[in-house]
Formats: sequence, C-alpha cells, structure tokens
Amino acid sequence: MHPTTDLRTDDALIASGFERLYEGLRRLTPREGLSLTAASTLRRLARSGPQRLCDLYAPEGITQPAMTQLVTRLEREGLAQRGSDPADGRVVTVTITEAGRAVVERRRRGNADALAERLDRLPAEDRAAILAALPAMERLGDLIAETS
Amino acid sequence: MHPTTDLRTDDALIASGFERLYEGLRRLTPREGLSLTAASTLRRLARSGPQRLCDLYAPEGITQPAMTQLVTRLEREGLAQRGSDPADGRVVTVTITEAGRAVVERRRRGNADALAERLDRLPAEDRAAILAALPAMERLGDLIAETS
DNA sequence: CACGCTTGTATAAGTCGGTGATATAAGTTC
DNA sequence: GAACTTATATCACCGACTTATACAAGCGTG
Repeated sequence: MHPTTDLRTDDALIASGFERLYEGLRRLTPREGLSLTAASTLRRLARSGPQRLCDLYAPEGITQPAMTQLVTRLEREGLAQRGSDPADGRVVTVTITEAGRAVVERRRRGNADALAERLDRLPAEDRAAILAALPAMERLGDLIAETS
Repeated sequence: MHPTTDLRTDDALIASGFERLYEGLRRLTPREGLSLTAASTLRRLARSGPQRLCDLYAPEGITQPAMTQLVTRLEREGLAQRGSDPADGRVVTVTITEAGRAVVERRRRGNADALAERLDRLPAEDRAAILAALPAMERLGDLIAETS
C-alpha cells in the first residue's frame, strides 16, 4: 500500500470498470415494452409512494411534457393512476397500481435471475469481493441520486 | 461464515445493489447528443478496431437496419467512416475517426470526473471495497457480454 | 456456367419516447 | 382583482428504434 492512495488513478480505474459493468447490465435487462425511464419511474413510485407529477420529472432526468406523456402511457397500460390533490386543484398525483407493482417485481426478479446465472460462473472470491463492496456501491448510488 | 454460502440470497442482494448503482450511473452520464447505443458502438470501435457492419449490430443488441442508420448518423457527424472489403463486395467496414476517438475520450473523462466527485465524498473504506471488487466486476461485465 | 440459395446492406413505413414552445387553469400576492 | 407564478397539458417536431422488403454480391450444385 502507498502512504497516500492515488485518488485520481483509483477514480479512473473505477470509472472504466463501471463502464464495462454498466454495458453488461444494460444488455442484461429485457425491455418488455418499458423504456428505461418508464421502468425507473415505476420503481420510484413503488419505492417512495404516490408523487406529484411535478416532483417526478426532474429526478428522472426528463422534461415535464415527457413525464405527462409517460404517465399517460403508464395509465393506459394500467400500471399507474392519476389522482388529484384536494388542497391544490392544479396538481396531479401519480400512484402505482397493483399491476404496476407486479411488473416492477417481475422485472426485478427476471433481472436478478439473469444476473445470478452469470454470477454462478464467477469464482467464489469474485462473488465475495462484489458482495463486500455492495453496501459501498449502494451508498454511491444514493449519493449520485441526491446530487444529480 | 456459513458452511455453504447462500447463493440465492447473495444474488438477490447483488441484483438490488446493482439496480441502485445502475440508476445512479445512468443519470451521471450526459447524453451530448449520443444515444446509449451510439456511445457504446463508438467505444467498441475504439476498443476493437474496424468492424464489419454485420458483426456490429448483434453485440449492440439492435437490428441490422438500426445499425445501418446508426452508422449513417455517425458518418454524418464525422465520428466514423464506411469502408469496403476488397475481398467481399457486399460488406461495409466501419472505422472510428480521430474525432470519434476524441468524443469517446471526452465522454470517458467527463464520466470519470463526475464519478470522482461522488467517490471523494465516500468514506475511504467504501472506496477501498469498490476498488477491491473492481476486477471481479469487470470479469462479470465481460461474462455478460459474452453470453449476451 | 446458369440457376437458386445465402449473406450483407440498404430502404421504406411505422412507432415510441423524447424535445421546445406554448396554452390553460389554478393558486398567490399586493 | 390584475399581474405573476406554478402545475399540467397540447402541439409540432425529431431521433432511434422496429418489421418487412429490396437489392446486390458471393457460393454451391446440376
């Protein structure tokens, strides 16, 4: 070990490693008729409960009209529902339906299965290393989400 | 430690951890007018050298016409070039240009910088854990790419 | 060597998911 | 209550895919 770890080099290593992993993960998930944004929005609704439309588009990185359209599509497919705020006649609240939750769950399971298939072919010590780094990566993911 | 590690539980943990990380990474990268597929194709051309068009679309997970169109767009923007195979009059070879390489490099650096900004806010032991898991994650990424 | 089959690209038409500009309606402020 | 702000919707457009199909070059076999 060096007396002071070289952050710059480490960061570059991590970035290029994540790049490879990211590409793999991207290919792994079947679309099933849901865009990345649609799936992410559904997960958010499942995780954080009903949200105002106006609080939804910025974290998903799309514009307001895009979110209006996305919610319309989700509603048409029965995965989410529009509601109204009694206190403010302008706002539309978006709620995930049971069918929506089922889709989120099915996708999550499918993704996990596909990943597991590959993980099983990895040496045990690789799995252990990934497992050990997991809490750190989750914290990193949250940190990115906060400071988006 | 358990006598036999519970693979199923570990896999699920890893899948959900990766999900959070993936969402974060997805938001991190600015689009800069390149689709995910376009960026990935450029990286592939930079990494593996000139490729036949027919060898390009399957690994990127799109159809052949989509790749034809993508190459046309890349060519129009000066990031790639079409060429021909003297031995086979049907094939089109695709080569990345210097401008294309520059774009790949700039995106990589931008991504690394944005990531570094967050990594710096992570506790040192988290960074260390991620660094330690990196080779494993790269192997996993490659494994997914192979068995796509 | 001519015929049909296969392989590699391209084109056409349609769809989906996004954008910016703008409209509309509800709330807020003074 | 007029002007401003906020929340959503609509419009026209574009980019990036899809399937179906065309076309041209190579290949195999009688």
